Amino acid sequence: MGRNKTWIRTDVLDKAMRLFWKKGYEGSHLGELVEVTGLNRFALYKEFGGKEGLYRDAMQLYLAKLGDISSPLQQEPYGWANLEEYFNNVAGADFIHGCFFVNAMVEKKVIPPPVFADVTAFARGAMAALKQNVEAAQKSGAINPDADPETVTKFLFSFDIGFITSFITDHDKGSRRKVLDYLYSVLQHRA
Amino acid sequence: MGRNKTWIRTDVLDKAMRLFWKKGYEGSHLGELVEVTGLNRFALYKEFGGKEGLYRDAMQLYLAKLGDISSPLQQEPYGWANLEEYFNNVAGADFIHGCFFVNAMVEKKVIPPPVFADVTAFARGAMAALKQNVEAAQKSGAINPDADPETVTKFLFSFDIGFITSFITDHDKGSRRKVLDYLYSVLQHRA
DNA sequence: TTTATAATTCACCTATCGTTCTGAAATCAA
DNA sequence: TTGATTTCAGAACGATAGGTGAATTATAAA
Repeated sequence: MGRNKTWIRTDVLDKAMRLFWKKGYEGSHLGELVEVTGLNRFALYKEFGGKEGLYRDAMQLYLAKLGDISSPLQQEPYGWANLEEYFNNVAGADFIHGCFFVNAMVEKKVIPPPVFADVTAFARGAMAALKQNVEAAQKSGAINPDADPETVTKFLFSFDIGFITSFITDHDKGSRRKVLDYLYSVLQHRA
Repeated sequence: MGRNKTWIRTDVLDKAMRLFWKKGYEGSHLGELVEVTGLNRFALYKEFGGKEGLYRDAMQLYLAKLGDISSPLQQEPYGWANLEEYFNNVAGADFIHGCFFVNAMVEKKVIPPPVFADVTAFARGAMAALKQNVEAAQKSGAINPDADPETVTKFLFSFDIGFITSFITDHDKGSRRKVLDYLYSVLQHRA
């Protein structure tokens, strides 16, 4: 009974995510959010509890999508092939406005603290996922076994987020491939 | 003749820069800017022409400081030693809120367009500075001469901005050294 | 001192922010 | 239909944003 909703939750969340991604938290005004989502103000508050709640849920959706991109890192057996597959996914994905997750890190002092906590927790998980594959790649000899796995992981993580961020100004997809190939070439261990 | 100023331009700019750095453009409200700089609203408009002008000048100051950090890249002879010196500078510098320059890239759609233009111009300059040293390092054989210098440069640039951004959540200075040492070890060419 | 000048203070705009409320429109059981 | 219920559209809210003006205070030359 009662009137039907004119919107679908996942669609709304996806559109809100893209605006927050592009403009950041303070840069995304409620009027714009209403405009792009098609969701009226009333429903926005009833469904998400306001801008903060919408941002939180939009970030959750994004982190889930990032989880898809990084799913190769969870495949067994762990190792070099997973790392390559993951970075290939990254180079192929749409990151015109950088990585929403990295953008949120940059907005640390502006976004709702609980969301920042979610973001750091995700970062820890991503690092762990990278690390288990680094360690396996070292065992197989693909990556130099003498290197400290934690260090290699942090190195890859740094490259990863910088690589994606560079897409904001550099839209040359061909060069991304070359950069990745170079990464692979320098990482791979020759005895 | 007339009353004396109670502030010094460079001090004001430095304080404004730190707030913009921490909170971003929209996240830095005029009230806070007045508070942290000690500059009254009236003078802020007379001197900088408003928030936009203050942001522009603060960014210029920051880019100049970045120029100091990257000054090793301008030393002759170009080559590997310059690259090491530069990255060592980066690891030692204060980047608690990431790199203001990278943060501005992330805020692309929010900051005044002329400032974004300055930022991209600076990025091109930084890439060129890296590249001339990469090419020299390849000539000397420190970096694999077979690699495409443009690609190596983009690789280093990606690592660079990701490395600095990672400082937002990771404050372990010891591990930075290890990551850099690992970078050096994988880049250095062995015949 | 006096006086012209420049910087400060702070009250005051207008616009817009995020949020809430109200009345009309749509839906379905009875 | 009717009536209970739910959503919708947009007006209205208080708070605060960025930006401005008028009166006050400090300074230094005359």
